[in-house]
Formats: sequence, C-alpha cells, structure tokens
Amino acid sequence: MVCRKRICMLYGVDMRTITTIDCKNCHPRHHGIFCELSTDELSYLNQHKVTKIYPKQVVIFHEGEKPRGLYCLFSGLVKIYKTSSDGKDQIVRLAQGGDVLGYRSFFSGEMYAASAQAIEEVTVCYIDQEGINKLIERSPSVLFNLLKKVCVELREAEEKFQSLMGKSVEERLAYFMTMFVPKDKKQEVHLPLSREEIASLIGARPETVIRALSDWKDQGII
Amino acid sequence: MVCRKRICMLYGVDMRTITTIDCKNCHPRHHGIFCELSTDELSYLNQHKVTKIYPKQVVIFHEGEKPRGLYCLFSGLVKIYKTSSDGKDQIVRLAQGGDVLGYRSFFSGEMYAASAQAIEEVTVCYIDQEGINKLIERSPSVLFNLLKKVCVELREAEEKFQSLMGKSVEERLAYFMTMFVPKDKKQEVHLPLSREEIASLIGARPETVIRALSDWKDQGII
DNA sequence: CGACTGGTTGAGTGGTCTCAAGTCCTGTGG
DNA sequence: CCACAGGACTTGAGACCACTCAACCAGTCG
Repeated sequence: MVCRKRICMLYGVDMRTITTIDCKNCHPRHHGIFCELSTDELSYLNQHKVTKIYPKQVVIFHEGEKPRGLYCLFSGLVKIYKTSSDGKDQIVRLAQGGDVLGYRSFFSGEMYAASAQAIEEVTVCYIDQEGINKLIERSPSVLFNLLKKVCVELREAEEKFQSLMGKSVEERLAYFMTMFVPKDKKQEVHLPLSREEIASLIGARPETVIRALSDWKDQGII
Repeated sequence: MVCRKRICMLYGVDMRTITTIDCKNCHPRHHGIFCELSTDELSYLNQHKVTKIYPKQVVIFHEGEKPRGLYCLFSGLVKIYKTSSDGKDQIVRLAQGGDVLGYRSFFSGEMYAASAQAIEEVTVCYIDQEGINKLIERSPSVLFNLLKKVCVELREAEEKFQSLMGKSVEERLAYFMTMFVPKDKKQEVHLPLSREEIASLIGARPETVIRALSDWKDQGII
C-alpha cells in the first residue's frame, strides 16, 4: 500500500481502479497457476480482487520487499529484473497476460527476489494475502492444484536451463523469439524492448544480439 | 514394482530391504522437501516407507515411466539424466543425501522427465502414492509446506539459471565444484564421475573441462 | 601382444566479447 | 525551420575463449 502510494506520488500518475474484468471471462488465466479453479472459486476470486492499471515504466514491486498478495497479469508486458550491487539491472524474465507475479516469494515466505516493472501499460488483478488464505480455506484442493502447477513450472525451468546451457547466443536468441512469436511465422511483431534489454535477458552483449538479428534480416528470416 | 523386479533380474543383484533407518534420526532429510514435518508426521512416514539399497549403476527409474511414489535419498550419489533421440545421455543434475527424487513428476501428474541412476551404492527410502496421500489427509499443512519448499526450489533454479547463463565453462565448473565441496577447502574429494559426465553436467566438452582442471592444478588450487 | 576405453595435450577454427567509431532518430532550443 | 545534443542502434577490428579434430598416453581385458 505504502509502496503503491509512493509510486503514484513519484510518477504523478492516476492509479486507476477499474472493475470491468471478470475472472470467469479472463482468457489469459488459462495458462497461469490459477488455470484449474472451479466456477465457485473463480467467483470468490472475482469478488476479492482489485483490478489496477499501471502505466508504462512504473515499478509494480521492488526486490527485497515483503510480498503482500498476488498480481495476476491480465494484459501488457512486465519485466522481472534484479539489480546487482554495482547498480546494473539484469532482466530475469518477462511476464505476459495470464502470468501470476510474485507467487514464488508469496508462498515461500521470502522477500521478493526481483523487481517487476511495467514495460507497456499493464492491467493487473491484485489479490491480498487474506483473500488467498480464505480461498484456500474454502477449497483446500486449490493448494494441491497450485503445488501441481508449481511442479510443472519447476520442470519447465529445468528443461529451459538444460536446453540453453552452453548454447550459442544465436540459439538463445531464437529461443527467446519463439517465446514471443508463438503464432504465425509471417506475423509482424513489435517488441517493446531495447537491444540492450534483449541482451540482458539472454545473457549476451547488445552488439552480439544486433549482429544475429542483422544476419537473420539478410537471410530474409525476419 | 514391475520395474524393480526387472532391474533385479537384469542385474542379478539382491535388492535388499532394510529397516534400520529412522526418519526421526535421518539427518540428510533437513535440506529436502520434507524438512518441516512434525514428529507425528515423521513417525507416520517412518511406518509407511520402505528402505532399499540400490547397487552402483542400477537405474532407479526411467524417463517416461509413471511415478508411483517418492524416493527419499539417504546416502549415495544419483545422476538424473535425459536420453536424447540419438541415444546420447545428457546429465541434468546430481542428487545427494536428503534430496527427494521424482517429486516434480509425482505431484504434477506427468511422466518422469528424466531417468535416475545410482552412481555409487545408494540407500533410499520409498513412499508409495497411498502413503503420501494418507499423510496429506492426516495433516493438510504438509501440502502447504511442500508448496513452500517447491517455490523455494523454483527460485533457486531460476537464480542458478540466471547466474550461469552466458558464463564461461570455467565459471560453471567452479559452481559445480562448490556444490560438491561445501566443506573445508583443504578437503580431498573423490568424485565418482568421469570427465565426460562432468562435461555433460555443465554443458561443455570433456577436453575443456580437463584443461580447466589442469590449469587449477598448475596454480595449486586443487 | 592388440584392441579398447578414458584421460590428456596440441593446433586450428569459429564464435563472442571488448573497445571504438560511425549512423540514425528524437527532442530541444535558437 | 534548422542546428545541435543525446541516446539507441549499428558496424568494424582485435583478442580471447571454447569447440573440433587429431594424436598420444595409461590402464584393462581378451
């Protein structure tokens, strides 16, 4: 709360609260950790969530803060990043519609291990700790489904690690691109990321990223 | 069951069942996913587990099989590996005393994503699906503790990914070594792994691993 | 002894980083 | 409107790292 107020003051933005999103019709939810909720559980969630819009550039939560609830991303792009001791940011991953932010730290009881910043304007539903606890009390099966989903994410994380470890920058870049262009290959995609941000994300230098992209352009792939 | 019988037949080994390990005194358990069990829960686990000894080289479970229970590693070293379509093995990670094998697949309801093979003689406690289910029924808080622990593991997996992505082979090798020598630096460690296995584990070529190790030997670090 | 396997070393090649310079775009002030 | 500054983007040259391929060594097994 304090944090959000501070952000509003800092950026002088209107942190609008809207109520138009219905969890039942929330299409992006289906690939997040809340994909297996019953209609009853969904309507509970719907009543206890708050929908917020964060403008571009606004930080949703900071590394080191204590999690107070879950952020369920409806639309927009969020970058999750860590700030090293020398002040440089390293992007850990991106989150899109359907992703739930901060659930690792929320459930593990740790402080946030990274910060989250809106890259585009972001619409996000917030559920506080009390809401989650009551949801779990009402239907304990939610807990098992969460465990199931987190185990799947853990497998995916390890597979990603395994498949990218020791691979070339070009391969890592290709992997990253396919994460963001899973549709038609002919589709034109506007990436709201700088070369430097892409480089940070795949653990490379901006120059190398550019060279790979130029090569692909020359070969007509892009 | 079928699998274990087949292994016994294949390797002509005696798959001894011993009952000397008491979960209450199981020291390695404290850094695994069962670190937060109450004494009551532990004694339940103790009554429903089966302790087995797998000799060197024996495969504990195979990639693609359906998980039927959890393997709680007491002592010995296990390699977790995937076999690619061209028949080559890639080592995903190693498991030591205290690690629980196969819990991701067990809870996510998926087939095993990798195989597990004993590198040294291994002592492992097996708890079947029914045992786990009843444990969770008796004390639902177990489920929450499991979720908590898996979330911590997920964070650790992402941090490992982030810190090693794009790093040099030498750095990855150093990371791997510290995982196995967290004690005194003067300690002599016998690694029951071939150079090729180490290379597979850190995503490099055996020659490169050897060169790094030779360098360290020349510099007196090792 | 010869075949085989795992460990080790060397030479050559290609990929990635570093550093540096040049280009394009955009906002700003005259 | 233009000149300019600043930033992101792009390109180039050199150094270094890791991979590939190849040879050699040590031990084991038949």
